Amino acid sequence: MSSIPQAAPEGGAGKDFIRAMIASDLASGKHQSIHTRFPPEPNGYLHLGHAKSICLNFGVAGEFGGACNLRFDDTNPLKESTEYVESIKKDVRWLGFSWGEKEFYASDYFERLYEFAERLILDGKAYVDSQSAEEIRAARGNLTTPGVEGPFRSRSVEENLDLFRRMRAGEFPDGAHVLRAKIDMASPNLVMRDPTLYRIRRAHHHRTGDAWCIYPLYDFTHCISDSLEGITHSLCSLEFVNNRELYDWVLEQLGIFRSRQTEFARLNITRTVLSKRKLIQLVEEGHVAGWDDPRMPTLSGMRRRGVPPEALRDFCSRIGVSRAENKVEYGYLEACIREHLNEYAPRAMAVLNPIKVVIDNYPEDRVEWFDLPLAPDRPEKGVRRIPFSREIYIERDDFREDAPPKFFRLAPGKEVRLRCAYYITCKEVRRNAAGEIEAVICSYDPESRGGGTPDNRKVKGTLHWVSASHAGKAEVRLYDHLFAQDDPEDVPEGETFLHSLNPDSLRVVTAVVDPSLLNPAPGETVQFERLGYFCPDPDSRPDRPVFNRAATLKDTWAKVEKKG
RNA sequence: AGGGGUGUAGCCAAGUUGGUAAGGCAACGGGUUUUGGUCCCGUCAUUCGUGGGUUCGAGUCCUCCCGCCCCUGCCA
Repeated sequence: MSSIPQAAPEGGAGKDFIRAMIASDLASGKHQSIHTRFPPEPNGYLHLGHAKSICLNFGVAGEFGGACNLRFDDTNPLKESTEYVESIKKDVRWLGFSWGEKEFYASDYFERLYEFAERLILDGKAYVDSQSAEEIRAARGNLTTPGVEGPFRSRSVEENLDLFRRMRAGEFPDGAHVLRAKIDMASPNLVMRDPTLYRIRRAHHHRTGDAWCIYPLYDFTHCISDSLEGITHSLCSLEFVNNRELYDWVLEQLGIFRSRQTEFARLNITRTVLSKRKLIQLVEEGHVAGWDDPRMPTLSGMRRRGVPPEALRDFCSRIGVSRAENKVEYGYLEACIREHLNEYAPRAMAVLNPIKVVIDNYPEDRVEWFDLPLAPDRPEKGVRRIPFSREIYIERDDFREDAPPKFFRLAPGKEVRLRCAYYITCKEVRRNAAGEIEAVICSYDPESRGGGTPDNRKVKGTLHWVSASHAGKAEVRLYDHLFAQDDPEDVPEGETFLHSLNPDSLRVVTAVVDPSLLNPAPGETVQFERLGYFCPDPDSRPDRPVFNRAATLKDTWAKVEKKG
């Protein structure tokens, strides 16, 4: 069950087809209550695509007063591990959902699954095939030609039962036999051409250990697991439509509770990849630092980057659910992240690329403390006390010796406001022997204390700043898209998706920060005014924080300047 | 090529029984602003993949064609 009371979909949008279906099933009395499940295979880390499914399954259960199970689809011991189980649980919890006691494992059903398989054999609906994998593949036919029935298809029930029991008992080597459903080798739906139900696999399972040497396959396991758990609505992605016929067939033959599978389009996002294979490759080949690298579309990566779970939930709700293939612009996700952070991230000041400003008419030994509102639109949220002194740092980009038109920031002869502090006017530029700018010399207007003047004089620019003598240092990791093009899969002949990896997806700078930022609260994303949202990284040390940039602020000036 | 799925603006997406195209993101214009942020106002589909048909009336019904996606694991 969802711990989050979900409101109706945003924007006055109508219900998606799944919610409409559930509402109608409830209204018609087809179901008294609904039951969903989120069924990951523990063979990798959860990513944005899973978030869509999690929000759907848990969300729908919460909205309609039903329940949602967390079920691990762990039928392939070769690929699965408890490391993944643990990370999945952590990520689902982080996203904001709880499953209470409803944590299940397909592997817990192995015994029951086995019994169901024997029942199929007894009913003449399944048989042991002793062909090799290659022979089976060849006999399956292809898209246009029907398959042909193999020599073992007509084995007697007794022989099948005996063989299957001996498969379980470990009498045969891997690959010697498989159990197949006896359906229709000529079906136009390839899934129905006598699908494999069990294979012999001597592998250590992360939960059942070595208790089994045969393991059931997805098509046999999933529908039965759903049925046993009383899942009313089994929601999965579109690539399983072909499997629905088999899903229904198994439950029909067994005469057990009929769960219903409904498919929806999986999530695709520009500028990233979401396939498990590619994600693994990024990690294993060292293109990123790990599964939780802030550039990764994994939930653990997002978390480390400073993306709030609320923003992810909002995103999933706003993109909706349909059956049409989609590719959502990454910018939509960013918009959701900014929207949430704008409201909740406390403000602070840091300078990423500092240039020194000396205020020559400000007393050398004076220090003043100014109040920076933590939330400009909600004064009741309080302030951050910021020290101010004669020498400060401002952003290098905020000063130009030859200011272009519409440049509202600091330039020779120009007056600007230092946020919450004073108006300053640029007098001159001090250079070192090499001719590089060493400092910008300014004067301040003592009457402008706090950032306003008695004569109500307007300045167009307001700059963030950090007092030089009080400044701390912080490592700041500036992230950009992992891929340089919208669709990383769209690649020249002979290239792979790595072709468009963005070489500048990570830039590390040493920033000067307000002293209040020296030991930030873990996990709390803050806004560096005029720059973006930044989240302390676990790599932080006392007095030497490391920040990850979760998102930039919109930058209208960049647009204006680009246009000329 | 056989089966299945799907096509509404740059992107996501509503559109219950046919009645004259929601909303969000982006973009663009303007106002407010001690963040060139936020906020506010305005603009942004004579048209729903294409052609034909039924109808007083079609995104919604019928039909032809076209595009894209999925399926030939002892993966899920």
